[in-house]
Amino acid sequence: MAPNVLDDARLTAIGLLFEVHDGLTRRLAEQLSEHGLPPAEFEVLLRLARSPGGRLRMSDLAAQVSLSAGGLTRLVDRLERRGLAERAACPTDRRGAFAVVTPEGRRLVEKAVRGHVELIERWYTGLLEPAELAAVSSALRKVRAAVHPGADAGTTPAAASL
Amino acid sequence: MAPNVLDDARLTAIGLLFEVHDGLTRRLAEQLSEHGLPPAEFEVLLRLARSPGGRLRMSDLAAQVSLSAGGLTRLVDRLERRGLAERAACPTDRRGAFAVVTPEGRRLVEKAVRGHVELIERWYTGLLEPAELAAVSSALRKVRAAVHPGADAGTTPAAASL
DNA sequence: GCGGAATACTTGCGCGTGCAACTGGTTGTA
DNA sequence: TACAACCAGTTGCACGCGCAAGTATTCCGC
Repeated sequence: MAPNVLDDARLTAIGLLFEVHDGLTRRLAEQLSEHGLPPAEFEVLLRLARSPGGRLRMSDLAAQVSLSAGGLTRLVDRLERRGLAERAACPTDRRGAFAVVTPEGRRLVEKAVRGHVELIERWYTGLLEPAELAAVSSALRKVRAAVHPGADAGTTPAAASL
Repeated sequence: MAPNVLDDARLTAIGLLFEVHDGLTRRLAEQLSEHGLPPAEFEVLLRLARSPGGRLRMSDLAAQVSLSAGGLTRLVDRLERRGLAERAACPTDRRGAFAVVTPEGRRLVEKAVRGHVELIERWYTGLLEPAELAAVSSALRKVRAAVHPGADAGTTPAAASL
C-alpha cells in the first residue's frame, strides 16, 4: 500500500457514499419502473403530493429535486401528458407557474410508495441499528446543510432569505 | 403533519442520503471540470491509476464504476482519443481487453486529485468529528456490502467466485 | 473434437438532461 | 411614465448513458 495521493482515506470515504447511492438507486429504480415511474418523476410527484394544495412553484421544485429549470420543464411536460400532473397559473406573478398533482397522480405515488418504502427498509434502514441510523442521519444532515442549500425551497418562507 | 404514507421517516432518511450525494457531486464536478474531466472519466482514470500495471479489464472496470458495458466502451473511447488511456489485448482471453492509463493520464489524475481531496475535506470529511465520520463509514460499508456487490470486481481473485 | 450456450466487448438507437439563447413579466430608478 | 436590469419558464442543441442486437471468442457436454 503506497502512501500515494491516490489512496487518500478521504477518497475512499466519499467513494463509499457514492457506491451506496448507486446501489440503492439501482434497486429502487427497478421497483419504481414496475409502476412506470422513472425515479425523477416519482420524486417530483412525491414532493407535490406532500405539499399543501398538491402544488409547488416550478423553480422551487427544480431546486428541491436538483434539476435544471429546463429539465424540470420537460419532466412536468411528460407528467402532464400522462395526466399525472398539470400546470396552474400563479395569480400573484404572471411569469410563474405551479405544478399540481392530479388525483390520478396522487393515486399512483401512493400506490408506488409502499413497495418503495419496503425496499428502503430492506436495503438501507433495516440494515442498521436504530442508533446507527440516527447517527448517520444526524451526520448527513450537517453535510446537507452545507452542500445543498435550497433542499427545502418553497417549504418555509424563512428559507428564502438565507 | 398527517401520519401519511408519504411522510414515512424512511423516505426522509434516504432522501437525506440522496441530497447529500447530489450536493457533493455538484461541488466536486465543478472542480474536476477545471481539469477538463467529467466525474465519470475522473473515476475511471483514478481506478486505473490505482491498479497494478495501471490496467483493468473492461468488464471489471464497468462493475466498479457502475456503468453499463456499452457506456464504458465509449468512455474509454473518449479517454483514448485524448491520449489519457489506451486499450491492450488480454493475452489469456482474446475476447477481453484491458484499459490502461497512459503516463499523461496518470499525470492528469494526480494533478486533479489534489483539489479534489481538498474539496472532499471541506464539504464532507471535515464537517464531521472523526468518530462521527468513522460511524458513518462503518454503517455505509454494511449497506454497500448488501446493495453493491462487485464494488471491488477485479481487485481480489476471491471476488470473482462470488 | 464438434455444436451450442455463455461471455467480452462493440454499435445503433432513443431518451433524459444541462447549457445557452429566447420570450414575456416584474421591479427599481429617475 | 419610461427605461433598464432582472427573473420565471420554455425551447434548440449536443452529449452521455442504458438497452438490445451484433460479432468474436471461449467453455462445456457428449
